[in-house]
Amino acid sequence: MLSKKTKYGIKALVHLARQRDRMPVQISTISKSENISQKFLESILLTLRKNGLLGSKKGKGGGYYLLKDPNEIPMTTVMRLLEGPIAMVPCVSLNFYEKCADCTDEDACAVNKLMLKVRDNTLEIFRNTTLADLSN
Amino acid sequence: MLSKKTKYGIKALVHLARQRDRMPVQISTISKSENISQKFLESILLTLRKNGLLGSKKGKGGGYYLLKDPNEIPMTTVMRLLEGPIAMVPCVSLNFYEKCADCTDEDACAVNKLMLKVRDNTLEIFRNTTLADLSN
DNA sequence: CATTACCCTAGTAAATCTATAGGGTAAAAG
DNA sequence: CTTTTACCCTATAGATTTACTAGGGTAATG
Repeated sequence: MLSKKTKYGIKALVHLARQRDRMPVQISTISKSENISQKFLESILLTLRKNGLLGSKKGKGGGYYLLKDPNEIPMTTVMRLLEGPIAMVPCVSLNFYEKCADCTDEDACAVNKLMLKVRDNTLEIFRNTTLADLSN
Repeated sequence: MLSKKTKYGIKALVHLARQRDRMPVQISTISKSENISQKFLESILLTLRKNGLLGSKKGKGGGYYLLKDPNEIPMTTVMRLLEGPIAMVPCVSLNFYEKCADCTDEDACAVNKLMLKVRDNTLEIFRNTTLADLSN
């Protein structure tokens, strides 16, 4: 299951991408428009900013804005930031690899084999989908 | 993340599929061979039996066995049984559909759009992979 | 200098996961 | 018919994660 954090994060990013100018948008605006708890959204936008996706401006007329062109933000980046590993098991994860405790031979493992296929496919989709693609 | 339940369930099913004859295999045998807690495995095999994938035999020489040919068991069946929905969000689920509370227009929702692609792809893999494919 | 709006930490209720405990019961072997 | 084997079933509990909420602090603008 996709966490609400990721879901809300994507919605917020798309909201910012749909902005024609690059003017800052207030948290409260996004919160109302997308039906997201303001405080929760605050923490999500904060992690997006800390990880270089968003910039922010304080004081009157402040808010959050995208740092890059939506075309240059693939969903792999967004998903890894918000949701973590794309793979369903750590033993097929590229960025979060971990060996299974119970598995003696990874190459002979059916779960590994199956989930590798799923990961490859999902990764391909996330790689080829940018924030811009989702904003139309 | 894939739950341990699903992971163990797949491993157990593959173990049974690899059996050349259709003789019952004891829980304890699978448990040791696959490094799975016996009691936990018991409950997993029970749900697989209740849902028509496995048969069981009591008493000496008893155990669990596949009811169908591994070729005729697609992973969609296994995944839905053990893991539940294949989709990452309920609003794109075929068998477990639910409307999002926060979403006003599903067709305009970026999360919906993205996760629909992922689901279609993942589903295709699970449909085209049978237990037999994983057992070689 | 007051207001706006982001910044940050901590905590918590609820749900889910991953088992474990503790037996009960049917069937086969001898 | 009795013993053993091995499945059957319910309840519960610790650990972890999720989805927030509380409660303020701080920087920047007008």
